Amino acid sequence: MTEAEFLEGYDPNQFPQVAITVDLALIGVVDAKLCAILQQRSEHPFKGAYALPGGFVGESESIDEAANRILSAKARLDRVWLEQLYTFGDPGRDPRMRIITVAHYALLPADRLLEVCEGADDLLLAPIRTGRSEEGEERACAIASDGSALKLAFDHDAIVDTAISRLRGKLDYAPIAFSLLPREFTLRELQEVHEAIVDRTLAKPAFRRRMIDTGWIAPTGKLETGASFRPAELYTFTPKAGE
Amino acid sequence: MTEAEFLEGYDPNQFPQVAITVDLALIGVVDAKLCAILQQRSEHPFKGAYALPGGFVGESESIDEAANRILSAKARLDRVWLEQLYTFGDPGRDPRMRIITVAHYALLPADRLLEVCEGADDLLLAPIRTGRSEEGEERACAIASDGSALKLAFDHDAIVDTAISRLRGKLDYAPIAFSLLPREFTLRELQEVHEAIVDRTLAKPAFRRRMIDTGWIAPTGKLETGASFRPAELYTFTPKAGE
DNA sequence: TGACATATATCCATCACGGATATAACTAAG
DNA sequence: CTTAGTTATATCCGTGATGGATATATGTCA
Repeated sequence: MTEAEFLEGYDPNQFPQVAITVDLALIGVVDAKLCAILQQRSEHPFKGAYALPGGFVGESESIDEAANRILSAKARLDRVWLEQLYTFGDPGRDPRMRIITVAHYALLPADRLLEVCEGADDLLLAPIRTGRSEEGEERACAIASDGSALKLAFDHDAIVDTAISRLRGKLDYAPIAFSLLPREFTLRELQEVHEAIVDRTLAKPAFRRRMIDTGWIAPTGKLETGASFRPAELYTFTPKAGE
Repeated sequence: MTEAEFLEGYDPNQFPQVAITVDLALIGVVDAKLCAILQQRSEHPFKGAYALPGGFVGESESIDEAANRILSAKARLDRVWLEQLYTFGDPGRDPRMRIITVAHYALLPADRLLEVCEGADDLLLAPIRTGRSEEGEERACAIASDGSALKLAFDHDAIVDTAISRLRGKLDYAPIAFSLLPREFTLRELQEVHEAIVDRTLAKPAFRRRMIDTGWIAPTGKLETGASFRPAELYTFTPKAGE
């Protein structure tokens, strides 16, 4: 039997019914705090609860394409860091049926996050509490306006936690913080973003030096405006070849 | 409508037919060379070609459980590092139907790799060439006995490449090299494993110091046997809490 | 014009790291 | 038994990265 003949007689319906989704952790730093976009569910299951934005992977669409499609439905696409995170597929994670989700995370600048949430009634920009190693597991979770932990739909709490861990892990060796800032930024703003991510203060001179000799940034010669003190120089992200 | 009523009327067959598999990159260092276990396919598609071991995820089985099941069918399970790697799901990656695979990688000591391949006729222990940055993309690939690159079935070449990248990336901050060695090992053997992974020689005194003050290893007081020179002390891996 | 807050530059102690060298210890040959 | 040979182990030093403190420059605002 040739491979062509084999495929001719192949019956896909022998497999149990499963579906594939993509869920997005849209992360940013607003007001010196890590935040994520949550969407209130208008339909069952988990109607009324908050979840990460997501959607089903189309029949002839790659997983990357699906992630980009869902992302562009929320935010304009330029200067966005989008990366596959982890795949969650426990049998009971969705009460409808077996649904495997390929979680991604995307990094957006603060203005984009605010703009996105401004426009849509069902979207919430929730701060992330990053459980500072207080006994037991260190888990990141979204917090509600009253300060309590916000229990997300499905297993999306685990996705948020995984996204924060990945973000922290990559911060030092990948140029990802720049996706969270406007095109031009001061070293102070860059440091504030880093501090929000690692959740501790950093030494200013060491941070300056370290950033400058990564080669990731270049001074523009321009100064920030609107400050009530000495304005700092504006820098831009200068990606190396291949990034 | 309550959530219970909603689920009552939910029809899973509205979704296109897809299937979920797990593929495993079983990696080790044999004879100072990075190697992976490949399996020759006995059935269509890609009949006769080599592929990574894998299988379908069961109906009521989590992805982790499936990965462990497939792994234990190949090798005994103790002291194995198994971790999810990346999810591949391009529409055309499998000619039968839409198949999403959650690739994992597992690290096995050399004796285990040899033992596994010894027992099975369809298994091949192939060295991995880790394209030393010679112009263009740096891609790892399996090599055949004649030294040529071995084109694997499906997109498994990409899985192998991703596994090697992950392995290299984690080597310095995660205790993964110990999964590639017997329970007791010398510092020289540990260094040989590291050198095979990063594909370059390392300075011996610096490597010693660095390993010792990671706190990951402890001397046993015993010495290696069988060497025709001064025997080195044997060390063991001492995992910290939570590993 | 001067107080003020921050940016920027400089200095110093510490420490990780690579490299080289010296010493110790075991095997094996004579 | 002695000695050459090979590797393990320990020590030393120069370099560069890092954290912390301090000093100076430069803008805004009263």
